[in-house]
Amino acid sequence: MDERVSFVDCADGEARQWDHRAGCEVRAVLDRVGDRWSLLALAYLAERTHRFNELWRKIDGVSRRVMTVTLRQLERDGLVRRTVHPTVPPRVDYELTPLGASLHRTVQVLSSWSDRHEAELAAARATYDASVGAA
Amino acid sequence: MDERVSFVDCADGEARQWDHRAGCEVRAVLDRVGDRWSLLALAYLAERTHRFNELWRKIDGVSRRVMTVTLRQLERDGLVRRTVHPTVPPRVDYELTPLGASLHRTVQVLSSWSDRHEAELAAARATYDASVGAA
DNA sequence: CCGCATCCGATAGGATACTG
DNA sequence: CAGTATCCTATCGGATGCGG
Repeated sequence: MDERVSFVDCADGEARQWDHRAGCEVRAVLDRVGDRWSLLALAYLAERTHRFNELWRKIDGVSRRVMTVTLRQLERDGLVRRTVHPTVPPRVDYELTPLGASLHRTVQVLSSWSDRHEAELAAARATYDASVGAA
Repeated sequence: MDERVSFVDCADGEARQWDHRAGCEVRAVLDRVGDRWSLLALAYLAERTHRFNELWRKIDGVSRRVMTVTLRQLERDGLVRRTVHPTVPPRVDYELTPLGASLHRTVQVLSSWSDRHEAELAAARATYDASVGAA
C-alpha cells in the first residue's frame, strides 16, 4: 500500500517553488485563493457581474491596491473575466468564468464543513486554552 | 432573493478581527489550515500516527519551530491529538482526531478539483502572460 | 472611474543555538 | 527526542497620492 495519502503525493509536472511534493494539488488552489480576499471576491462575483468600485465597496476593508491585485490574479488563473468598456469615464466589469464558478461551488463544501463544525472547533479551543491557563 | 451568496453572509456569532461578514465560514477554516504546512501535516497524519521528528522529516522544508507551532494550532482546534509518553528519551505521538479526519476528507474535495482543473489553470496563466508580454 | 506607484507596518516563517 | 528562544528576512496587505 502507498505510504502517502493522495494529495500529498503528486505528479508535480511543473516544479513549484517549494519542491518535494508539498501537498501539491490542494496547495495549488490555496496558493491562489487562500489569501484574505480572493474567496470573498469569488463569492460576490458568483452572484452577478460587478464593476470595480462596486465590488470594492462591498468588500470594504480591502484597499484598492489589493483589490486590484486580487482580481488580477483571479483573472490570470482564468477564474474571473475582466471586461474593459472604453467609455468615459471608464467602466470595467468583472464576472466569473465557468471555471471560477466551478471553483466557487467546490469551495462551498469547505464552507459547509466549517458551518457544521464551528461549534466543535470553538469547544476544542476553549478546552485547550483552559488547560493551558490551568497549567 | 438574497443579494449575497451563502458563505459571504454569516451570523458572525463571535467577532473576528476583520469585521463586516468577510466570508466567515470558509475563512474560519482557511485561517487555520490555509497556511503552508497544516494541510500537509493533516495529510500525513491521516495515514497514521506520527512522532514529532518523524513527521518533521517527512515534511522536510519546514523548520522545527514552525512544525511545532503548526501542530499546536491543530491540537488547539481539536484536529490533532498530542500524546506525551513520559519515557526517556521523550516520545510524543500525533494523531488525527475524528474531527481532523473529517476535515481532511473534506479538503480532498478541493484537492480533487485542483487535480481535475490544473491544466485549465495553467493554460489560463499561459494565455494571460502571453497577452501581457505581447502588450 | 479605474488602477498604478510608493511607502510602511505587521506577521509568517526560516536558521540557529540551547534545554529537559 | 522534542521542543524553546532569539534573530532575521520576505511577503502581505493597508494608506495615500498621482495618472489615464
